[in-house]
Amino acid sequence: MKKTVLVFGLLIIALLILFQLSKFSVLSGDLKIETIIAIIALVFFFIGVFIHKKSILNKPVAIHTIDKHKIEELEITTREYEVLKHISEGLSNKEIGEKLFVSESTIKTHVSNLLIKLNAKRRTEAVNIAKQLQII
Amino acid sequence: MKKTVLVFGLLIIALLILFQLSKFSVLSGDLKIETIIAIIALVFFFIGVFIHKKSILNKPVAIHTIDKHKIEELEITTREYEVLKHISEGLSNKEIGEKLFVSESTIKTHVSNLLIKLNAKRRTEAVNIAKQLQII
DNA sequence: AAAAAGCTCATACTAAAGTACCAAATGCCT
DNA sequence: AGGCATTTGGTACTTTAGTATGAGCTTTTT
Repeated sequence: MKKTVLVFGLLIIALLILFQLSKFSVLSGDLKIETIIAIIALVFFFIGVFIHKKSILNKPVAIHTIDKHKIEELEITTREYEVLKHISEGLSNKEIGEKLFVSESTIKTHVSNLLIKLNAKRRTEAVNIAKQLQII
Repeated sequence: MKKTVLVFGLLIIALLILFQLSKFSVLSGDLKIETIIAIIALVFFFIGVFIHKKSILNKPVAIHTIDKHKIEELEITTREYEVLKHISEGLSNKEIGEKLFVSESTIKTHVSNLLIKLNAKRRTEAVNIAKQLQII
């Protein structure tokens, strides 16, 4: 954060200098107006790129968009989806049951249905497939 | 791709117009040179941001850097790491054994060691922890 | 050379996970 | 009201997963 402030400060100073320089140059006729504008344009273009790059790096970048349409397509119910998410968190059937206040039997039923709908043999495979389908 | 070319073309045309306008304005004294420069700067700043955004979207964006240092820190061996990756792919112990040409017993040993080193109770939890630690 | 680390594998367990059925309660739709 | 999907949960069973322990073998380290 300190770094960002520093960078911005330096940029502003540099720009002020550029402004003054350009003004002076035009008045004295040393440089054409096109040249000045080209330089300014280039500098700000790269500043734009730089700033955006920084802002990207600070964000976690959620390219992780869940495909709700796919969930419906697979006919995964609300409850099953909840179970699926808890499986991906590494919980056991018993633990999931406790979290959702239902018996382990119920979770087993949900898991079995999930495996069929996701065409998986195991819960680990189900998680893998679900991630590839971008539904979790 | 066609879209990109179109956008670029329009941008170049817009800039040429800006150039001519600025030249004329300065000569006719309608606008101050600072104003022109400010406008140019702003426009190119956003162009920079826009272009960078586009270039990011086209890339797969591999923010997925595996922390090799962490793997060593946890004292996870080469073989154990191979097993870990296969677990995350959703394979069973038997299947992993077949892939690595060793017995299921061996895989079980590796898995048990992995669970201890990753402080996990189950393979699903191990995968989850490994992903959080960015080692897979 | 001896010790340590890594990989291998086996046996004998216990504990989860998963399958196959069946069945009941609830809520929703038309 | 009757049908349908969802959720719940039970029993009984098979299959994986995971633990504990011991042991042989190879490579690296001391």
